[in-house]
Amino acid sequence: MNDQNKTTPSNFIRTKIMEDLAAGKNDGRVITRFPPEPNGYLHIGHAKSICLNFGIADEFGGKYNLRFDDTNPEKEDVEYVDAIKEDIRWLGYDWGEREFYASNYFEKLFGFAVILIEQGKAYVDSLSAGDIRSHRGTLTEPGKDSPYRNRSVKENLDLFNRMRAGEFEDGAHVLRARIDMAHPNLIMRDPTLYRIRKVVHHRTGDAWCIYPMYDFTHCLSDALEGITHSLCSLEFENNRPLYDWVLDEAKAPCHPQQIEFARLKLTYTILSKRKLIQLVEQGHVTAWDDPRMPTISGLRRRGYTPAAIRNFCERIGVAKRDSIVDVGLLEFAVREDLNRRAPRMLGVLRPLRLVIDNYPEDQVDELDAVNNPEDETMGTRKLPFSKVLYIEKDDFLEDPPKKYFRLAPGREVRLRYAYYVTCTDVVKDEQTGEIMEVHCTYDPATRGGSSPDGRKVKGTIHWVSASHAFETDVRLYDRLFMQPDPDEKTEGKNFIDNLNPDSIETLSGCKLEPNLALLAPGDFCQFERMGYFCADAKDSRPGKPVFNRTVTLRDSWAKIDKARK
RNA sequence: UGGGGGAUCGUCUAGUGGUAGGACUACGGACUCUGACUCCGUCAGCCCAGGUUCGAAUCCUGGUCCCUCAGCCA
Repeated sequence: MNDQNKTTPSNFIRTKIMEDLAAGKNDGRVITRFPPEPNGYLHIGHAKSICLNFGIADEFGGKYNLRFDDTNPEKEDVEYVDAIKEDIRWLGYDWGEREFYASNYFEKLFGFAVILIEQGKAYVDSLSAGDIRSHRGTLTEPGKDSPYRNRSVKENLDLFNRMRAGEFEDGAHVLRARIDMAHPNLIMRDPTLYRIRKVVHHRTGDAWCIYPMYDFTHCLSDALEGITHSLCSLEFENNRPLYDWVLDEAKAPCHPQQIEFARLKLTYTILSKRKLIQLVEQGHVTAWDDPRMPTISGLRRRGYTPAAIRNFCERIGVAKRDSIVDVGLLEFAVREDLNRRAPRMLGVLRPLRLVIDNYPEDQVDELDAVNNPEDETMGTRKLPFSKVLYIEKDDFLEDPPKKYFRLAPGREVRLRYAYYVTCTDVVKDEQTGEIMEVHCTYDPATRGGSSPDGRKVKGTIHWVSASHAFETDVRLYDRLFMQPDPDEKTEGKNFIDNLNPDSIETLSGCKLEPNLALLAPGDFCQFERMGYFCADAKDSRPGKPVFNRTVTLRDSWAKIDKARK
């Protein structure tokens, strides 16, 4: 554990579990669960919860369950359960046989409800939804008892059975806990336990027409699975007394402990399922897995790695206070992982022709390039070099400012892994003045990128041989929102108004080194000096990958340049 | 304005009566065939006011601010 403590910072949940273990609670067992409702795709906030729940079970030699909280058939779908499973697996967690569904417990849950009724702790209410609301009272005023609150056990049992049998229409009756209509915590004012919904459930079909509510289902599902620590987000703090009440009154087989932590918020990002759905449905993004989405599938398609996401979740920690994490930390986490693992490649995004006047017309040279300076075992590759090349537009300036040490008239720079070249001429469009072509001479003695006379060059730029270049599209992604807090309340505006119009820029005609044509969908690499990219999993075709920019490299020149302006 | 929670560098997070530490960011430097990486350094914080104590982020009292709850959603 000491080793662990060096890399794994403590948090209040870990501390609590260690205390429980020391006190001999639960016979030393630690069993957690991740309980998604299959009504949407998982996002980075869920990743935090998964890493917490599953990570902590692993850490204490415990077990973890995946349980679908599928008690609201109107909003749920198998499409979502499949996507959720895929995402969790991709993140690197294997729940083995421990896959559960609240809907599998419907019969047992019904039994618990009957126990409650028999104890006089639950009753069938026949008030309308609106009347129930008006009877609930307010934050400062107590509620009023329903006229049906004192029905006999016998009548309640009869009605509840007939609800199940489908004798009543949706909304005609509900089953309510009989607690206290004057309770200072509104959650405890006779909460609804069951409602009638004559709809098909994605797993149980039409076997049921009454469905249990979250507060009733969740705690009992936990108990049925022998969960020891039920971790959830802060907004359920109000529900904890009810969680405990149901477990006690329904005579649950054990009593898991609910512990709440702050959900993840990220700058420039929205993590509300409802709003994410809106982005998809209104077409602001292409789909749930649009590379700009903070969903697991979106991040995956963008080129984020499971290790990066897990490390990110470890770094942000867990606490109870509301907080908003800088999205820069997520970006740092991918760079950190990709730096170690991504093969380096040369790719010119915005091409500018460069002609080497003293290079033989038809000569092609093969140069050695290192695949990853961080990892020698990744070896080297060959790069074709010839008279006409492409370089990055940004790497040439006719009138360079101070501290700019790329190519400019009269300047010498190194073409990475190739030769030193000196700019001798610039060809411009006579009409527009646009730079069309740059001419250079090369020094044959500098082959491979160093000079025998030991002279230094300040700049090294990337390049691609024009006749060998592989041409394809590259998408440059930027943050989806312009405001650190997309929900920022400016009058009459909502998060949709804060969408960044430049969150995607598609570049066509990018000139990439030929090796890049071989990447398979999902493969990642670094375009040297430009950033980390991956071959898009959907839009790539065999022999013609299309690239997504995962994240840029840190760019200190960009900062200098920006400060200058 | 009832109940429940929470306030530590710009951001995230440790610290539970004994020198406020780490990470990200920012800034400065070293290195460099990626202005990357790496390394070194700097700036920077206990919500406020009292009290207890030799000593308080930590304990006590009183404030302030923020979050959350009035679904037959989860």
